[in-house]
Amino acid sequence: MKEALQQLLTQAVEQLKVSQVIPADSQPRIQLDRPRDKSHGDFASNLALMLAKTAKMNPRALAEQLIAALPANDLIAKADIAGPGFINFTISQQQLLGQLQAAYASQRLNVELSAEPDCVVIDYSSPNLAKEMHVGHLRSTIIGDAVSRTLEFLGHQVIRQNHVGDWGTQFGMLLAHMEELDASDSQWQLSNLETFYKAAKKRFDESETFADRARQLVVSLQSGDQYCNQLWQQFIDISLSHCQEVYDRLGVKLTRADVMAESAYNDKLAGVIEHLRERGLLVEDQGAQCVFLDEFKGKDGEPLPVIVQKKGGGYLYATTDLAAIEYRQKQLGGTRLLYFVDQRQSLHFQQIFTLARKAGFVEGELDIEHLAFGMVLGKDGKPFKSRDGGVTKLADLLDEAQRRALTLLQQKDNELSPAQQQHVAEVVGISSVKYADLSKNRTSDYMFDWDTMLSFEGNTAPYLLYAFTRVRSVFEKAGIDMAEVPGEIILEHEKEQALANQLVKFNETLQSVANKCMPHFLCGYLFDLAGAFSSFYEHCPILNQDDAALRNSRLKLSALTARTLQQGLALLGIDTLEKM
RNA sequence: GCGCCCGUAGCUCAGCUGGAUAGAGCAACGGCCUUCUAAGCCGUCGGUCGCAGGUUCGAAUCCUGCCGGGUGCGCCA
Repeated sequence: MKEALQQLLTQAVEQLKVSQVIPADSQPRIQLDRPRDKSHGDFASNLALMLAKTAKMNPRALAEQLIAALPANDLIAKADIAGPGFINFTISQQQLLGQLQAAYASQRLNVELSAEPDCVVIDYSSPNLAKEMHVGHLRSTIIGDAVSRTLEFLGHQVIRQNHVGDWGTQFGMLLAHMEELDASDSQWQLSNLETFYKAAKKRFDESETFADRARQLVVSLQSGDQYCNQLWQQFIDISLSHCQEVYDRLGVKLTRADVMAESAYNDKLAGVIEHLRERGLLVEDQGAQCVFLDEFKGKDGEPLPVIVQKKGGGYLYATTDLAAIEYRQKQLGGTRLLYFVDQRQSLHFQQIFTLARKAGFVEGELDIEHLAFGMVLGKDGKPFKSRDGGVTKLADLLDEAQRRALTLLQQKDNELSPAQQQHVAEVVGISSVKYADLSKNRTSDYMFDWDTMLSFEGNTAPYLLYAFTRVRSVFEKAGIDMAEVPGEIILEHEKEQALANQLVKFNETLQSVANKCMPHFLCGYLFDLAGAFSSFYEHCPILNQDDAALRNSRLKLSALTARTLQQGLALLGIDTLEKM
């Protein structure tokens, strides 16, 4: 709808160029806002205000000309000039009803597929396999997954890349510790990676011989020693299955097939260095191989180095990232590369992106974005920690979420069997954690607060899930399939109209989520939708309604609401419930 | 020291590419269950958008400076 209106305005602008009302070379951005105030119509444009200066005209007079130049259409019911020269558009009721019917009839709620699909390579989650997944991995995993799903839904090709850390120096220490324990024992110990890591670290700090052995093992591992690699492989397998458990619980789509570990680039790294050397970008500094980019200055205005090879000959994550970026464009065919990685690495990525282009690791038209996000903070405003002050394992966090959800559920009157309660607590617990994260602006830090995220009020998962169950309950009572409601939609009541207006915004909301990689736009939309429905539900009796046509119309609006909520939540990676 | 991010109601957060009277939720206060799930709905109260300049018809939004907070800056990833 928004796009169609933009089209019309574009044509009007062209028309005015032809009639020389505005200069032929002006290329205005056709901006359409959803005004806050209902009296300003469905869409507002400031086009006349923008063009007034170059056209040397009074904005209101120009607005008048623009309206007159609009091609004939059945979209706009009314176009008014308001204030200094805004044009307020009211969409025709017929158009709105048509959109609703089309959405109802469509499997994908009439959401448009992208006209120019991208091949989007998405780097997300990417935990370090030396330890178990912890809170620090939550945001990348959840946000990346939601954006992936949304892009897929809009028709883009999505290639997930879980760039797990499996090759760092700390693996020497872990392997050394594995060696010290007998096979069965180490199996058992590895079931808790966190404890295992701590024990290994302790040995490393305590014993000089152990530390030496650890360093020796890293060298052997990296030089392809078979024994070491076997040990390492065993560790990686176990660690990856830990990750998979977390992904499955979180309802994140990642699988083993998406794992493209750091170590996968090992045989490319020497080539990366060679390539940089050939391009004349490589500089040896204090024994290390570096690239200095003029774009990035440090203290005293000196360019900052990107170190790509240590003085001992070892490679660094910058090297791997260069190999990976090339792979993503040239092997995977990516046209848009997304990195969901924490904000603190922003300098690193700016350097990598700049260097990759400069050195020709990537070429031509390519969209590369670092989608940074902030930290998860505790209620005290400091980085989120577990009770003992350590990092919180994701597995424990999810356990606690379910436990808290179950407690809350048991405090309410409900007719659910114990097994159903378990299931509801699981969905509510997990989705609350996810939604709390997704609903905040990606770029800022956010405060992790159990009470807020599980409280069934406000912009929370439980509120949305509840709105969904209310619709389901209506249909259960009515004994009708959501897909088989006959008749036309009638919008008489103010609340019906408001709900309808909200329903048709789904499409444009998803477009902005995809453009900005900001799932919180979708959360905001769903919250407003659930609110509009709840209000409608209170004011407009559905089943207790004598007029059969009105009853069906309301059922249809309800069905559409339920499906939109379900689809929206699915794109966030959140399941719905029939009852709660 | 330099770079990046941030500062909006008592609290947690929105505010999209500069638009019209800065919005939600919580908390506080007041209403609404003989009728589809009250985990809900309706209302009231609450703001010097960190401070000071500038650009603009118009600034929470853009620019400059300051104050306050976070984070990063050579061989970890």
